[in-house]
Formats: sequence, C-alpha cells, structure tokens
Amino acid sequence: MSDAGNGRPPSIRDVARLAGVSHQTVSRVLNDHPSIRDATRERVLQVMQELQYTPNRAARALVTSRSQTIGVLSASSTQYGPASSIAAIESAARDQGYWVSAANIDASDPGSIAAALAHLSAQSIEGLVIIAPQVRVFRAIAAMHIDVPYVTLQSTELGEARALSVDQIAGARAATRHLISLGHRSIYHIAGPQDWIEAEARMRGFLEEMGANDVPTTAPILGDWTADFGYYAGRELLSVRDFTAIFASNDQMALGLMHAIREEGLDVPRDISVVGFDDIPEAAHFWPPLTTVRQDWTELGRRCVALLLGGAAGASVGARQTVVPELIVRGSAARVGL
Amino acid sequence: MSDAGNGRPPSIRDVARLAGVSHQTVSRVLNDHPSIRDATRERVLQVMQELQYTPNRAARALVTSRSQTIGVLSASSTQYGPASSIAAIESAARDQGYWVSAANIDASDPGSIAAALAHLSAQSIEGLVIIAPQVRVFRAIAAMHIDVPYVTLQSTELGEARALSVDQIAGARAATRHLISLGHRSIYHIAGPQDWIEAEARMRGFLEEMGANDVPTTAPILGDWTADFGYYAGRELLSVRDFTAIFASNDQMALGLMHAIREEGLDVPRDISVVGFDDIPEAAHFWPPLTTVRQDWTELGRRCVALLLGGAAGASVGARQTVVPELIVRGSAARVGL
DNA sequence: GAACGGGATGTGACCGTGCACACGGACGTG
DNA sequence: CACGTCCGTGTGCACGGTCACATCCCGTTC
Repeated sequence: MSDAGNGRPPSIRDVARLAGVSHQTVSRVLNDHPSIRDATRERVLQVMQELQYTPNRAARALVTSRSQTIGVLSASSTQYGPASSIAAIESAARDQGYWVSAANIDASDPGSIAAALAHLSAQSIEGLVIIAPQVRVFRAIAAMHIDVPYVTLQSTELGEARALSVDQIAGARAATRHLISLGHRSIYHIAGPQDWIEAEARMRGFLEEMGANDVPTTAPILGDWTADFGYYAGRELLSVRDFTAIFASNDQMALGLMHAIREEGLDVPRDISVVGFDDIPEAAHFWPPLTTVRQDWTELGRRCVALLLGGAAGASVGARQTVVPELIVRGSAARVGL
Repeated sequence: MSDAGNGRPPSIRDVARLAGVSHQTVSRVLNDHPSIRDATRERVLQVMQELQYTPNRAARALVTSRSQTIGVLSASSTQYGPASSIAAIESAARDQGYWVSAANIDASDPGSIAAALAHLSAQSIEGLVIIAPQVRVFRAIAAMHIDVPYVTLQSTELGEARALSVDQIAGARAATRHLISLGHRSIYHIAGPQDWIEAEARMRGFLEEMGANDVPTTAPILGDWTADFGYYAGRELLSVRDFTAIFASNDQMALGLMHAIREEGLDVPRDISVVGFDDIPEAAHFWPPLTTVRQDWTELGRRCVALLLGGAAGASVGARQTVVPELIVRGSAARVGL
C-alpha cells in the first residue's frame, strides 16, 4: 500500500498520478506554495497520507544543494556540560527543521580532529558547532579549508569564529574573589588542559583577580578535567600543604581533590576550602556540597544554534554574545582559619 | 581552483574531463572497482586532488537509496552512561563510513518520542540505535510503522528488537548479594523510573536475590535517576530508619542518598551501607568511595553498531549478546552493625 | 470586445552519482 | 584463423526532487 507496486517508496510522481495532477503541483503542496487551490491541496495531501509518502531528503538536497544538517564537533562529550549543550543544540536545530550529525574527537589524539572534521565536511553540513574549544581544533579547521560557517561555545578569543562566549573570566574571578573575601591568601588553581580555551580563560580570570587583590600566586597546575586527576593532584599538593584554598577549573577535579583532602585526615572546608566550576547536578550532593560557578549549558547550546542559523532569537544577533555565569555558594569554602 | 569555473563544486564529470576519461571511470575509481588500469587510477586521483573533489553525498544517496546514516535515539543523554555509549557509537559508525544523526527525547514528555522518531525516519536512516530503553519508546516505534532495523541497549525483554543486553539482572543480584553477605537483612531498593526497562531489570534482580536468600523485602521506591531524588528519598526513609542498607539503581541516586544520610548525622557505611550501579568515573571519589556495579558503556556502544551494521566484530553476531557487569567493591558498604 | 494581468497548473531540464549494457582489443583455445 | 572470454572503458538512463518557463483560463480595463 505504501509503494506504487514497483518496490520503491512512493515519489511525488506516484502521488501526482493518483491525485490527478502534475508532479510539480505535488512539489508545490510540499513547499507551501501560495497559489494552489484549496481543493487541489486537500486532494494531494490525502493521497500523500494514503501512500504514506515521505519526501526523499537526498533528492531534495541534491537539487537544492542544502543538506539541512549541522555538524557538532565535540570533545569530552561524556561530560555533563558538553553533553547538555549537545542535547540543547539537537533540540533547537530540530525545531528549525535541521538534522544534527555528531562527531567526537579524542582530545588526546591530534589525528582524530582532522578525521572528525573530514568526516563532517564530507557530509556537506551547512554549519558547524564546536564544543571542543581547543586551539588545535581551530588550527585544523584553518588548515583544512573548511568554509562552512561555524560557531564555537565558550571561546572568547578567536576573532574569526563567531563565538558564543560564556564569560569564563568573570566566572573565574567571582570564584577567586569569593575565596579571597573569605580571607584566603594562599590559593592554588588547578586548571584544565593547556590547549583548552576555556581552561585558559578560567586560569586568566583566577590570575587577574589574584593580581587585583595583591595576593601572590603560584603557578597553576594543568589538569585534564577528570576527578582522578584532581585526586592525584591533591595528594601531591598535600605533601607540602602550603595553602588554605584551591580553585579547581571544574567540579570533577574539585571532587577528586576533596577526596584526597579527606583521605589525608583533613576537613573541607575547615582545613582547606575548595571551589569548583560548572555546577554539575551532582555538585549539590558532594560532601561537603560544592561551592561552584554555574553556567547554563543548555541555554548556551540553544543560542549557539540561533546564532548559526540566524534565527530570530536574541534580537539582533551580533557576532558575539556573552553569558555571565553565576557563583553558587554551598559548603565547601569557608572563612580561613575558622 | 576548486570549482570548474561554473560556481559549483566539482563533480565527477569535471574530474573526468580533466583526466581525459569518462565520468564512469571516475566513479569506478571512487568505488574501488577492480578493473581500472593503475595509470588511469593515478591520473584520476591526481585530478581529484587538484580539484579538491569531494563526492556529493546526496547524489550518491539518491541513486543507491542508502543514506549511510544511522540514527541514535536517546533519553537522558546528559548522563555519563548514555553519553559514553553515544560517543562510542559515533566512533564505531564512523569507522565503517557511517554518519550518526542524533535525536534526544525528553523522558517526561511522551510527545517528544514521536517527534524524535518522525524526525529520524524522515532522515531516511539505515539503522537506529535506541539508548532510551523505555517501554513507550518501543510502543511508539511499533505504532509508527518504523521499519528500519534497530538495536537497543540494555533491553533484556523485547523479542522483536535485536538487543544488546547488559545482564542487568545479574548485576543487580551481585550488588544485592554483596549486601546480604555482609549481614544486611533490611535492605531498601531505590529503583529507576517505572517505564525504563533497565530500571525494571535491576529491580527484578534485587527482588530475585532477596527471595533466593529468604530475606524479606519491602516495595522498591521508584526514582528518576537524579541525585536530587536520591537525596529526598533518603530524607524520607531516614525519618523511619528501619533498614541498614540501600541498593540504589544508579550512582547519582546513591550519591544523593549518602548526602541525606550524612546530613542526618549518620555515617556511611558504619550506620548504613549503600551500593550504586554504573560506576561513573566520579564514583571512586565520592565520600565514601562508592561500591557499585560497573558496566562498560563504551564497549556496549561499540558492539551495538557491530550488531546493527553486521560488522565482523564478535564472530557470529547472534540476535542477542550479553555482557555481564562487574561488582566494584569500595568503601560504601560494610558488615552490618560493625 | 480585444488586450492585459495574474492565479493555477503543466512540461521539460537538471542536480551528481551509480548501474546496466555496449564496445573494442588482447589473449587463449580448438 | 575464427571464436569466446575477460579486461578496461564509454554511453545513456534512472534516482526524486526543484527550477525556469510555458500554458490555460478567468476577470478586469479601456
């Protein structure tokens, strides 16, 4: 019933024949062309229904040379933040009739960036969202002559890309200021991987705020976002223990850190204060509940798509939008020496 | 340089003209046809290189009626487990030259299932991986005449679907057995949402093991996978406190639970033992480190694709494969009354 | 009442690729 | 040497849409 007896799914010509019109009329109905008589439209729609007709996306893409697909390039997509953004992107794109094709890269393997990009660009995507704001990704894009418009989450720096930046610096400064206002003067920072733009921004925010308050700083430790790293870094740091607070560049590392601190027989926040970044849903249930900086990944993903597809959202979508993250005070940071 | 002067990207005919062969010969080179003279192949490849020729996916899809795309339908894709699987699926699919198109559903909105399915099927996907093993998803699939082959993660039940099942029941039994062997006789179970097949399987495993050991059971509490829920359920339960151990259906709920227990001034595991499920990367750093059941989401995703695309992986891929999860003993469960 | 305009619809070409089939030549075989 | 076979390659069409243009019909205008 759903095919026209020739073993293939029905095409507009099949619909046309049964509706007694030309294939072009069917096409017009599909594309909401204004000058179609209501009766004709009805008839065509009904035949479509009967035949369970579905437009062939490939055929349409071939002739219009528009794939209606956007690509999402992401690293660490298993983490809460990027994963939330991807979900939001997918949903927003779908609302505009777009499909989302995903490609993950392995942050530790430089070759995978090129592979993922090649894969996406062979897909003839119309736009690209990058949730892997690493410097080398942009380098790879530049090197590969990728001329698809792209938007990047969280980059504050790169002039060429249209960026939707969470003001990572402001967030990091708020976190740092919080610790300083609690009286801490020996504060370590565990940063994200060197190559990550947001890691660098958070680090910069930390250093700026420390400098603005004339608090001497030590060199940040470069981590890899994982709780495991936070744990081992914590053990290392505690063997000297010349600090009263740590600002970790994400919540997972903060968690590992608190684990190490407790294992050493110390208490958070009595002995050492900890602040994280991201506010993953679990952070409120850590022990102690984690003071952290919240960023709205979902909103971010949504606006990313709006920016890319030029949707009406956000009035005049300039080349750059900024979202300011929010400090969430819980129990993991306290007044020093209390 | 990359086009043939007509403003469009180069096609096989452009390549053919410059290489002095027919378009069909170019097509043969593209598809690794055996009978092409080496010299010819070389020449064609070189012209392709010069022109930066990229095959047009839409045209190929149109004529072969194969989209080389698989869809991934997932709920709660922001959680570690599903997110890991998606990443693995993407990677495995890409290795076989397939693209992955994602669609997320909002578990709380029944309509979104139909919307996501319609979206994916309009995309003319060749296969579907379902990481949202909820009963109503399968009902929606059945109702919508979706005739694409599909594979589902973690379902143990549904005869129609080719399922790659983690033996959730065995995992849950192992967790429960662990608690029983530690002397616990009053054990609660916080399950996942009723509609979820894996939640149901874990619940069943719990009940089976309890029954096998003649331990009386109380009705499981139905949760929603979140740490928040675990926390509130914990507070509720502790107002009565007629138990010595809890088996939570995932790690997040276990985390919330431990939070509630500690807030009540009690200690895990001294006063109450807790076991989770999933072994998310953070679980080892919870306080106390969480005893839980590990399942390899990445491997699962990989095998899912192998099953769907009929890859060689896994020798004779039967209709059903089982992965047995592993109990990871850490510090959150201890001998009762110690 | 002829010319004109625009709404509703049809006709044919075209997008870039793969497939069926044809074709010429080299080679082996009786 | 005629014939069949296989290799390497070319020709034309099909896939399912959209686009440009043509056509028909009806109402309006001078």
